Amino acid sequence: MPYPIYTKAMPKRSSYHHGDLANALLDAAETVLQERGLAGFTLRECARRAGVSHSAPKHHFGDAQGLLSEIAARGFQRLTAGLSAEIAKAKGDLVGEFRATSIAYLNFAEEYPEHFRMMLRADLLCLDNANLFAAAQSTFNELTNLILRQRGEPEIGVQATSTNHEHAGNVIDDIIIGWTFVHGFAHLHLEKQLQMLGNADDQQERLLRAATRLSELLQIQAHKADH
Amino acid sequence: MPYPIYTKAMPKRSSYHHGDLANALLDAAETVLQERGLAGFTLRECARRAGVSHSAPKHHFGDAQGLLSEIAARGFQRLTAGLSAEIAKAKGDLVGEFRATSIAYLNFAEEYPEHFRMMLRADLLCLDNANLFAAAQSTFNELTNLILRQRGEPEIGVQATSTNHEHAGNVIDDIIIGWTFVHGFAHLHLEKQLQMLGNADDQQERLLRAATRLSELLQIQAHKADH
DNA sequence: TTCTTAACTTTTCACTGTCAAGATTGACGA
DNA sequence: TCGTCAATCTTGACAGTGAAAAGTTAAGAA
Repeated sequence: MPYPIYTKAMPKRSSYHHGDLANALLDAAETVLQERGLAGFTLRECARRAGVSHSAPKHHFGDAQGLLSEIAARGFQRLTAGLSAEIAKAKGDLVGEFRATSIAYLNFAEEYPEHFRMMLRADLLCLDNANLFAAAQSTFNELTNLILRQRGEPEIGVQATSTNHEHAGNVIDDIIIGWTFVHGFAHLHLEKQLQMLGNADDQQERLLRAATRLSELLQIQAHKADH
Repeated sequence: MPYPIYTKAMPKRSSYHHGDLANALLDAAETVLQERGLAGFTLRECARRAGVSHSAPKHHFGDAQGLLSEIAARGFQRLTAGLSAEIAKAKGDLVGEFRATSIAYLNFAEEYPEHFRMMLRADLLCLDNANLFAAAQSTFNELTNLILRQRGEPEIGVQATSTNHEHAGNVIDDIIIGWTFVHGFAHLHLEKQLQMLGNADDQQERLLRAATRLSELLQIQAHKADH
């Protein structure tokens, strides 16, 4: 892995204390992640961009794991926002909602590939981090409610879903099927495994067709369970 | 990321030339990957274990990307073998085959977590590598044929599937749905995202139930398309 | 025998995270 | 107003890293 070109130190600050270093580091870290990728991500480069010494980040985040966990939280927040925005546009149209979700998830992975990679690396993150946990939960919520609507069931909280799932029939199964589909496609696409299927020009098209089909399957089955 | 304890150099070889360094490095690299993880993987440690200087690997693999690509190929070979072995046990039982595949895929991710992580990192690998490409293709083949059987269609080669997919109706859609399910679950589980669903004790059980359901959906739909 | 080339070593360089010790500062109580 | 104290940030050192360049060794072809 060839080392990238490094940024020069920022002009010296007037005051000794930065004032808002934590946020400055978070912003810097997101830029580094996007520009240099996860493999090229270093704490020292983040510090350099924030205009502080290489050891300054330690006081705020401990180590890279701490910093990355916060950025992962931001990532999940952004993902959730993207999902709900696209779902809102298709509100009421069940197949449309499922298609919109699939595309929004894929778009996030394409727009923030290095965030996406990092967000799904349990070994690089501190999953106990409250911000991260809450943000990931909100994404999960969005997907759960999507599936509940597909099944024509009232939206319920995650807690309810996960705790009394004995009474929820096969809701959990459908949540898993929907979630793994949306995530699996984005992941396999990002890591270039879907090239196996042929030219990659029309991956969006391909995703849409599969999403349509899966949405129909879920609705059919839900309807069957009615009687 | 704390640095691990390092192995001492191997006892000096009698001859200047190693004789089979390429393979020795591959073996060493797999061990390093398993012991230290992807984040702790270094070329120098591989060289140390193979008993050669830290620059020796360059001659055989160029850089880490070259070495990892070969190991990724081994990984896909192992995964394919695991899938086909489990499928063979359930031969004839369609739901059973799909369940077996899901479990086998998950088992691979659990048994070789760092391989799995590395195999799905387009930025760390050289996807042009012939061994890697062929091995990944063989895994894809296994999954494709599984879906074709689910649909009650004759097994065909990947090339045929991907080129004249206009004539294949929604085969591609089902392949994608099946593949993303199996992969998505394993990935989300490995990266601890499924904890959202509650206690992780019975993840295998959860996977089996969802797999059963999806298999049934795929078969129902295939049957519907018959008339 | 000599030439050539592949396989491997050595050295050096710029960079990394971690750690310990020191400098600077603002806030708060006396 | 003054001290002191804890939080914030800097400095310097250490062991380890990948890459590149130059040197060494062995083996096989001419």
